Amino acid sequence: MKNDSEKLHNLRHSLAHILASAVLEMFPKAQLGVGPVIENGFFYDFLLPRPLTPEDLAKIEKRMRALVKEGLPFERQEMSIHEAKTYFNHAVQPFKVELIKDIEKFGTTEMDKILNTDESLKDEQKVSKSEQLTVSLYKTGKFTDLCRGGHVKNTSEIDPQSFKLNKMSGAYWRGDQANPQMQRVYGLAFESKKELDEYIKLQEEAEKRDHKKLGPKLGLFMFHHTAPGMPYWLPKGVALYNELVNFWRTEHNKRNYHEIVSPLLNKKELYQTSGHYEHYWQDMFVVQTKDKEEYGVKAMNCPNAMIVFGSQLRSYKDLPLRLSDTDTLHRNEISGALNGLLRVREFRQDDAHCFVTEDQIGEEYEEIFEIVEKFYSIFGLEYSFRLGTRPESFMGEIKTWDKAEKTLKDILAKSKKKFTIAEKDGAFYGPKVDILMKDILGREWQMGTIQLDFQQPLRFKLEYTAPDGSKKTPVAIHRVVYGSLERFIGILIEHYAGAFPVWISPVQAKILPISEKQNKYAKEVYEALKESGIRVEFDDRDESVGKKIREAEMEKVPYMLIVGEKEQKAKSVAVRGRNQKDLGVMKLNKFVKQISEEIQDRA
RNA sequence: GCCCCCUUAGUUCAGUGGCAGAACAACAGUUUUGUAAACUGUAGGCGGUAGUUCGAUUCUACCCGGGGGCUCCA
Repeated sequence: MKNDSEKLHNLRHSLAHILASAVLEMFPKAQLGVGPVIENGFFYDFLLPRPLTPEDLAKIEKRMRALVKEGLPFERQEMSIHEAKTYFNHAVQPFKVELIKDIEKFGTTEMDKILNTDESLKDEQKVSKSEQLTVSLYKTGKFTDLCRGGHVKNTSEIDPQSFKLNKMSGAYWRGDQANPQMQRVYGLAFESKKELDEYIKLQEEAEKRDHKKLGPKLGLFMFHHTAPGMPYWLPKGVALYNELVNFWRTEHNKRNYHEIVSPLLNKKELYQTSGHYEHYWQDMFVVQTKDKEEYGVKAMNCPNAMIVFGSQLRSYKDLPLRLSDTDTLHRNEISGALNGLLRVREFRQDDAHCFVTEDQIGEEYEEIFEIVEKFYSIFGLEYSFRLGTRPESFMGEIKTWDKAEKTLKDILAKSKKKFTIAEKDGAFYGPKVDILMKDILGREWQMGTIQLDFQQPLRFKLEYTAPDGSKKTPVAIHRVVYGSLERFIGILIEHYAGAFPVWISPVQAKILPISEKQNKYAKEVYEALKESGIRVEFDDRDESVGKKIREAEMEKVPYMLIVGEKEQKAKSVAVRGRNQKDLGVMKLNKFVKQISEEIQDRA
């Protein structure tokens, strides 16, 4: 809520109350969940006797406007915990009673705490816990709700046109599938109608960048109902995909990473050894042979990397040993989680497993952070780090975990990077540092991840010979920088709205002859560019040049080379950049040199 | 997986309980084009399976697929 003014926050919070009030009028037996302020407005969860329809939503919205216009005051009332429980029990609001019980127990209903590295926060929370003896209620008109506060004084402060109920969805009470599913009504709310309209307009603009629409339109990828969640990469998408992989390969070869390719099907036994059988098998695709032997379709690369490390005697002199790969992975994600390229069932990662001694962990992390910075800054992407700590289902000793978590915290602190901590969000074999990014609709996604693993090397009985001749277990660092290539490309499409930098553009230049009379010379231009390794297309269709330009613009081709009679005579090309940028007429070889340099520089 | 919504031509979108329509794309012909859409014509479709009905693309159920949400906490 940092960026939101207190006024806006109060306004939204007040509207959540008004929403609940309107819904209660319509369904007197509705049970109320929570109704917080969110990034663009508010929502409220209800348990209702029947599903809401879009017509209901319109009706509720209308009623809300009427309530706002009534100029109702928000009246605060303090109650002891006991009184409040009685009150809400009487009102048949069991979820509210549950919340009050939480307050009694923890001093807050906040269960998941996203903590800062700042230790002082914890102490403050302890104080608030023990001193919480009463709760506050707020009354607006006929409606009373359990609420910490933060409202407008009177609904007359709200512009009745500045909000809009925009969607509904199912939401489990407290996000837990075991709990009843409630109906969540979302509303947009701003200080004025003007701001609301601007937001809606901006949102519509953002949706035009949606990779799910742009990707197929640009011929990058597609989906087919016979393979849900598994993208088909089309020729143009493959060009881009390969560029990213090539860049990754070049940069990692420089840093002594060694690429491997390993089996896509592995016997159950492999995953039993790694621990994935116990923790992940239900999310894997499984193949059964006619001999009734079970194979898991590869969902992660680490077990195979462990096998490769263990296939030879290793010396401390071999460490760090960095094994990289981009094998195809399959994960049977639940259908509701699939989302274009951002969550798929089949994908590749720019993966690597770095085997190091315990002493090398810090240095290795630092180098990986450098790689991350290099890769993300090339695309001008903004990201943040998040440390995931020991999950509920984990392997190994708590002591080892604590040590590993401390190591990561220290490295992050030392790196002076901003980061958050997500408790219990680590992998089952070790804590991790995730790289997070937002998509065009503001949803946060995990991109790269750097995971510390003390467990799998032990389970695979990996060893190296230390200087004193003793056998030691290496530590594995699992790391991906892009994360999944699929997701990264999805984010890139939205980031650039399809207008990629030249070096990854599927088509870098397109030749547009003015008439068929220039086809011969245009072909020469085409061949010359192709010869120089430039991805080039030749539009020799019998269409007007205006149309060819229009289409090339829509394809977001960085350079359009228009050749007519004049260019043919002068052995030149008229260069047009994206978005009507006129770059003038230049000699063909000059253009080739210029574009080649641009590609080289990854500008 | 669960909740709500959606599924009509290659694409974007109309529409109807009684022969399904447009634009763009495709194809054919005309045109030979100077910086974001030349002209004319041709071809092409109701996701699947049941049910209701004289008759279903339209209504109902289920399935496939897609979208949004299911983390946001008095």
